[in-house]
Amino acid sequence: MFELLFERLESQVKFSEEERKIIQSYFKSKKLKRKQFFLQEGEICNCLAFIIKGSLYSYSIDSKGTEHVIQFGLEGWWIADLYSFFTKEPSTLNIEVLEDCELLFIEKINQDELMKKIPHFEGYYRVLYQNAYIALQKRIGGTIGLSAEEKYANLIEQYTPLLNRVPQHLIASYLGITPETLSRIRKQAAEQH
Amino acid sequence: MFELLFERLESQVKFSEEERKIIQSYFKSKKLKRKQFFLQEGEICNCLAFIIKGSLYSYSIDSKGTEHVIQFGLEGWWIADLYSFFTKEPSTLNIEVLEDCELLFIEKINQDELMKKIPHFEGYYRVLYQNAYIALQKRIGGTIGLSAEEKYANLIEQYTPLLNRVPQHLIASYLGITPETLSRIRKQAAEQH
DNA sequence: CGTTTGCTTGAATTCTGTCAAAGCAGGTGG
DNA sequence: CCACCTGCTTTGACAGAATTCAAGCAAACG
Repeated sequence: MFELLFERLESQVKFSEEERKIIQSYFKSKKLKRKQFFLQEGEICNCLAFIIKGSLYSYSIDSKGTEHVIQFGLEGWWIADLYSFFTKEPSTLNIEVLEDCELLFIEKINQDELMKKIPHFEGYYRVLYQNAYIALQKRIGGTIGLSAEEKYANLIEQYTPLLNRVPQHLIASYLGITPETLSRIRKQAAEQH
Repeated sequence: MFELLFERLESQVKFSEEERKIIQSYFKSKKLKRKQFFLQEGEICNCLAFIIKGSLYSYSIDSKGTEHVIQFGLEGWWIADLYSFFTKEPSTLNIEVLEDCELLFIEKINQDELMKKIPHFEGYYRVLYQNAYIALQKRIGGTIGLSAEEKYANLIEQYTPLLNRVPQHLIASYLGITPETLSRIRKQAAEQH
């Protein structure tokens, strides 16, 4: 249950056996089925979730009612609305289950306590956010200002695993194009080989 | 010289007088003039810069030779290519001075040492990256999948100060549209009032 | 004063979105 | 086991949006 979590934690920071026990005690687990929500718009995001199994995605809904996919989450990734988590303001995001999930989650209060108790846990989070930031910056570089075709090419390069597990219309939304455009791009690409 | 830095540091974490002295000793200062580079493509980004005065912007150049603005930096902000900074791989970004600058910078080795010496300095970075991450996510939400007009409207809402200090063609690049399109949008908007 | 830099404008072209329809699984219940 | 949904993808025709290319203009600069 905790193997994957510690594998990820310890790729950055080492913990003693005792510390691991403490860390474990702060996490709870939860299973969610396809179409269920981990978070709904208007709620306050009280926990960070670590994905053990399955997949989720977060999205916002704009004033015209269009969904915009913000992020996908697969095994080994964290997912949450960080903005709501830190500010305690109601979330503008929805986080929905794509494939039946097993999650470990930690509540804000417990996270704060845990960081006090085990200071280098904070170090892990620092690195985590650093990497998350870098990844987002890459995403921006790989989408903003590019044609639909280029965006898709970039996505293939970086996140091929996604393509097999995520419906195309969500990929399209993630790239900021319509499902129709994505379908046509794929057709073109296929014809060229 | 260090007032602004400590103001920002201490909005998150408090330091003792002694700690402040130590922190100061790890930073060096540098002045740069308009058009100079803080970092050029191909170099390894060895330092994080904190902007005391002036402004900079970072951009990448794609295979067609088009510039894409990734980030602007104003007083009180940090700027660097984090990817290169942490991996020590050559940067794909350029960071150029827009308005004559005064910077405080810290080298990677010193940063690591400083975090060991003053553990809650790491806490500051954690919060910094959290916020940076949230800001980037907002940026994605405010650009991907929206029309040029909507993107610009979002930018005005969030970063009005930028508009007065940054040339329009850089704003356009930041939004992922052409300068011509931006010009036309502004004209339209002006006509409506 | 001439040069550079940035902004605007217009016309033609290309790309992308919209709308509507049809095809194609996979899943469900009869 | 088949018929029927339902959700997702594909296709086509068209309208609208954004880019490209070219030219002109104004302010800033050496």
